[in-house]
Amino acid sequence: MKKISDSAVRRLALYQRFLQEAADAGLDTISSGDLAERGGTTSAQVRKDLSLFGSFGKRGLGYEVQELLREIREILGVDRTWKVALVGAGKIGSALFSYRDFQKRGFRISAAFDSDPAKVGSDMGGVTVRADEEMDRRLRDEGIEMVIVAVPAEAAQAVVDRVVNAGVRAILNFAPVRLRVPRGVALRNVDLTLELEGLSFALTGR
Amino acid sequence: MKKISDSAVRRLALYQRFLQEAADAGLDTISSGDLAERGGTTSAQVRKDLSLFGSFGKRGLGYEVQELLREIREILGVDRTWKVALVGAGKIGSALFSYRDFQKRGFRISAAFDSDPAKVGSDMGGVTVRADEEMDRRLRDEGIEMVIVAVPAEAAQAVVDRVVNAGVRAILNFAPVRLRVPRGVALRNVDLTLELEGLSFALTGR
DNA sequence: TATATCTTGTGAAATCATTCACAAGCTCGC
DNA sequence: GCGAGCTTGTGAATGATTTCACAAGATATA
Repeated sequence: MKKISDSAVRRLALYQRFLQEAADAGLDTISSGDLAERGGTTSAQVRKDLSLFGSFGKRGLGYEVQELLREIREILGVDRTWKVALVGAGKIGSALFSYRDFQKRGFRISAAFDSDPAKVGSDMGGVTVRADEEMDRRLRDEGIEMVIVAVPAEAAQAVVDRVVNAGVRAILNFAPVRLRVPRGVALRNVDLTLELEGLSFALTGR
Repeated sequence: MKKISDSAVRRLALYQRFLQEAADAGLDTISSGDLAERGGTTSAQVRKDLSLFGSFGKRGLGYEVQELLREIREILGVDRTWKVALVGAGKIGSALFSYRDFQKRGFRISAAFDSDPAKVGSDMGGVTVRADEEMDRRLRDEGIEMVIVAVPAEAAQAVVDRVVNAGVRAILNFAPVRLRVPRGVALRNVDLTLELEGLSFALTGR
């Protein structure tokens, strides 16, 4: 399979969202132009993105909403539930834990870990925060597939090494550090300060 | 001034972080290769990025850490403090509010707003949550320059319209929607579900 | 069936971003 | 002061992504 760019995947996930909206609004078909407008891109871009995976439309008509939605969900792998664990039950961590959209989109956070004894044992919406030491074993035992890392920057690399070692192949990192992961492990960073600095540049570099 | 790509700005912000580390470690000079290694890029990329703004190094030697740090901070506009407001004091919002790195990097959240009467009036680390209705006036009066939007998706566009109308030119959006802003307003999205879906794709599209 | 009108799918062209490769500048040791 | 050894800054080459542009398929209407 050819290489799919990161931005193409992002757009695909966006189209999925728009298709969901269109489906909720009861639309039967949608054109690449419609999708483009909502996503702030062009119709050619939409068609090119989709063409990476097949041809799903009907010339002259557009795309059948339900069908394209199904296809994209399958492509993205979101036609199923993923088992996610949270490492770091601080402010950000617990906010993420109760983020409704994750659940709604099929990402179920079924385990949480923290090294702070004060937090261990506490209940977060049905999930008990476990001690750091139990992490490696539980990740395996519970068949966790993705991990959200919300620990301080200094602790992040060590956590990631252990998590990868426990067989996890996808990591969403909130710590403001560049993490090293072996080839074959997917890593995404959410770097909040970096985003604000980007805005700062936009306001400055007039 | 030529157009600077988004990814170049991101990398610049990263270099800044590494330079800070190098400075803390007491290093005097650093080479493009050093910076590249820490940032997971190449030395040519580093030099190209920097060359967009001038030439800061000494051939044969590398870059003077303090000097380059100063330059990059100036380029990014982080050699000052920014006045930031938070709209939406829910779980994510309050987690962001107490995110220490923002403060440390010069982003001072000096106002917070929410439409929930139960939250209005409550104190968040010295800042009182104000009613939604007071937002427009206070944004202006307090000279807010950036706004972090952490409201539900349905409410986000309306908030953004008002915020832009109040003169704010930079927005960091956490709501999972594509927002429309007029030209000249900088917008960054942190779309958490999108990130997990990206990971899902990586695990699926084997 | 023929015509007018849409909209897709996709090579080709254009644009944008990264990597290469090397001349030129700087330092150090002798 | 000269040669050896680094490392920058940058055109040129390559690679990736986006946009263009249009043939071809589909529908609707008469």
